[in-house]
Amino acid sequence: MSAVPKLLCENCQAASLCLPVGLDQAEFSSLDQLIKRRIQLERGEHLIQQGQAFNSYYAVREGAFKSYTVSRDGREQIWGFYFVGEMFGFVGADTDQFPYSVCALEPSIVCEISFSKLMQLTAKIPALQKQMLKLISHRFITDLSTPRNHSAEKRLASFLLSLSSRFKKSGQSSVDFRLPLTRQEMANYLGITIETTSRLLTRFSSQGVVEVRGKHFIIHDLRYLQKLAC
Amino acid sequence: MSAVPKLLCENCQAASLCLPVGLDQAEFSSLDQLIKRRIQLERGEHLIQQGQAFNSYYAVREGAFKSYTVSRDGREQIWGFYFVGEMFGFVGADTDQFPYSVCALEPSIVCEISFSKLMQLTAKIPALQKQMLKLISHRFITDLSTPRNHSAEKRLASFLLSLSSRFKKSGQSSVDFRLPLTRQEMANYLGITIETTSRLLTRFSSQGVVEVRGKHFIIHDLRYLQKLAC
DNA sequence: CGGTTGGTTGACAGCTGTCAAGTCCTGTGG
DNA sequence: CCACAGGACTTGACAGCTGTCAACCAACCG
Repeated sequence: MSAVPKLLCENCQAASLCLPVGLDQAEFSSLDQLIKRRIQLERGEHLIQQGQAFNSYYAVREGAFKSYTVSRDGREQIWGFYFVGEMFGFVGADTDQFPYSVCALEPSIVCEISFSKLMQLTAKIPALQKQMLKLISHRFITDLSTPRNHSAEKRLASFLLSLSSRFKKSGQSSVDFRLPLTRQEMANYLGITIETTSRLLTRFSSQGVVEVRGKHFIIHDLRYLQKLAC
Repeated sequence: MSAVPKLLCENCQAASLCLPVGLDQAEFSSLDQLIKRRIQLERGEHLIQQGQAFNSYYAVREGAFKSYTVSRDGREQIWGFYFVGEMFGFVGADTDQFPYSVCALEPSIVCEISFSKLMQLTAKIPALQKQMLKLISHRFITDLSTPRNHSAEKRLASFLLSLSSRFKKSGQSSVDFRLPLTRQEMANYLGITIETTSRLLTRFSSQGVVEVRGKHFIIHDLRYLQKLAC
């Protein structure tokens, strides 16, 4: 976990997904004031520990993260995954503590955004306030639209589709991507076991729907997944 | 769906849960400017239709609501329930349309809060902005902490506990309440079938954990539910 | 080379969904 | 007040999906 000082919002490839959307040039430039620091993390390194004081939001500049809590009996419960251009940490506002831990899934860089400064700036720039709320509500929809309902197959299909559209947004391929999650992490998030996950991926693979080679996924039949996910 | 003009935030029993928290007297008084109108609805009456333009948040003054979408094959998918003192509609900010429909579960009154006016006022009153974000993130946690994971029994236990603490917040009993949901709605929200729901409630009942008489619930053994929910 | 971790596959039990029947509750109309 | 219809809810039987347990394979690393 080390600081990376020289990056600017202006040069960020994810700017079109992040807070700058809808800002004019002057407003855009003022954004870098918000950034406390840019932080580089290795795979598995923690950015946030559950219960830590909430002072910042975070935006993923490179890499990927997961948020999770650990229940009393020691089981991990994953809340969400965050990829390039996505933000997290909103939920800290509730109790001024982060309700979950967050760690990097691969070598990553995040921008740490001062909550208090963001509040000051949103009060001055309506477009920034609107964009912040858009990001929050978008996140809400992303996390909640993963169906609690339905069979394991439908959940997995739905998850793959969600990933597909998120990767597309960030400029990557929507049908050919590397997913930096273990089967355990996918399964945990979906509320199924790794065995079921593995079996389903094998089935999708043998049906020609999705080509799976380790963490590399190639979706051959988006339609079919959509029909499954309904 | 009819207007109810004479209610004021000052006289609202749910004020301690809603936007006024943290405001001084003058700020508190200014809140009523935000309220476009108070709306009275009958059971089953719709407040929001999916796709409708987003201009407002809503706060439940009396009664209860559910939000839901309808999938292509005609199935209802419930997103959340909203009780006295809880707000909804945040997610409309994402695309300027509401992504779900909302209807009353019993005779209810909501306050319709102008989004644009709220934005203006939060820019002037930092405490209001903070409280708005607190409410949003609290809602986030409420909806996401319902475990996707785990068995039907754990989900139901967890749901009952969540309801218990929400009712307690709004000044009602945390162990003796009327739940204005059909089994179908509970089951749908939890991602299980009505039969399983019914069976589990019967089991809880015969174990003496929860006394169930129709929509009337009396929780006799909170500890046990907590142990189940983990 | 052996240990560790992640992933796949098989066997099997049990939970949950499906289908079906029956009961309870409520509102309506006589 | 009663009879009735319709919906909500409960219960049973059973199949099948999913979790559990276990074995095995592959990749990685010291």
